[in-house]
Amino acid sequence: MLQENADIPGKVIADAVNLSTSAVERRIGKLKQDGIIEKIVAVVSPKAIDRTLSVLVELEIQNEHRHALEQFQRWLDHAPEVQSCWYVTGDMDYVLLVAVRNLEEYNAFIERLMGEQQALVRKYKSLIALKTVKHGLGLSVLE
Amino acid sequence: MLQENADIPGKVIADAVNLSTSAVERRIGKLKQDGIIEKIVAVVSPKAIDRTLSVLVELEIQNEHRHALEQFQRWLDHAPEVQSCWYVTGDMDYVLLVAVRNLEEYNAFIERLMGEQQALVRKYKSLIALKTVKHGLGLSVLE
DNA sequence: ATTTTCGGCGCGGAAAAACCGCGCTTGTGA
DNA sequence: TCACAAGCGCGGTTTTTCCGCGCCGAAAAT
Repeated sequence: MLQENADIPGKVIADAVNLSTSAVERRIGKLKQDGIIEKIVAVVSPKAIDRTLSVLVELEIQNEHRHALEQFQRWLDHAPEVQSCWYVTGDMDYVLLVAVRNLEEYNAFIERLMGEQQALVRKYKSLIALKTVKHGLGLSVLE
Repeated sequence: MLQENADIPGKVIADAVNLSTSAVERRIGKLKQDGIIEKIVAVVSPKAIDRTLSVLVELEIQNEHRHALEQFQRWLDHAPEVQSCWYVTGDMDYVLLVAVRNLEEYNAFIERLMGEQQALVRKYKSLIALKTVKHGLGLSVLE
C-alpha cells in the first residue's frame, strides 16, 4: 500500500488489514529501520513541470577509455536530466533514461554529453519515448 | 527536498528555507492539490527483498498485430516484474524495465511473455544491467 | 498620489497522527 | 510443563498537521 501511497494515516492501513493503529505503525517503523523501506519520496508530475519528453539513450564507450568510467558516472549522477542509468550487456554499454522539456533541450543535453565526454563516448542511439506505458519503481512484494 | 525525503516534519524544511512551519505546510498542500506533487510513495529496497537483477528488454512487435497493443499494454501493466515500459522510436518498439530475483526468474518472465503474447512479439533483446548507476524518478525542478 | 485588493506571511490554538510503555496472549523450544 | 520471546491492543503523551486570525507589502484601481 505504501508503495502506491505513503501519504495516508496508519489508521487507514490498520482498518484495511484488520490490525490496530499502533501495530501498523510499529511494523512500518521496523520496515524503515530494517531498510526494507529505503525512503519515502514525493513523486513530481512530469506534465506539471513540463518534462514530458523521455528518451532512452544507448551509449557505446571507447574501449581505450575504460579507466575513466568512474568519472563518467559521476558526471551522469550530477546531470539533472538523467533519471536513471544502467551499465548493461550487449552491443552498447550504458542505457540512460533522460527526462527533458522538448527535443531542443534533449539536443542540448546530447551536445553537452558529447562535448564534455567526447573521448569516452564512441556513439549513441536515441530511443525517443512516444508513449510511457508504465512508469515507476514499484516492486511486487509477494511470494 | 521532498523528492529526496518526504518523511520529515514541515518544521525541518521550514528551518532550511527560513520560513514558518505553517507557510511550508501550506505550500506543500498546494503542491499536492495542484498536482505538482503527484503522490508520496515508499521506495522499497531491491536488495532487501532480493530483486537485484534489473533487465532492459527491447521488444519488436509483429506488424500484423498492431491492433492488439492495448491488450498487450494491459498485460504489461499487470506483470509484477515490469517496473516501467516505453513505446519508443527505432528498430525496436518497446523497452521494458524488469526487476527480478535472478536469471531463472527472468527466464520465467520471458517465457511467460513469449508464451502469452507470442503472436505479438517478433523478437526481443535482453540488456542485463551489470550495474545500476542511477535509479530514480526525480526531476530537477529548477530553471 | 492615495486607496483598495489580494496573496501570502507568522502566530497560536485545535485536531489529528505518531510514539511509547504496559499488560496480555500465543506460539516455540528447553 | 514451563519459561521466553515476539507481537498484539489499549491508553496517555508528544509531535505534527491543520486552520482561522490579523498583518504586511506589492500591484491594481481610483
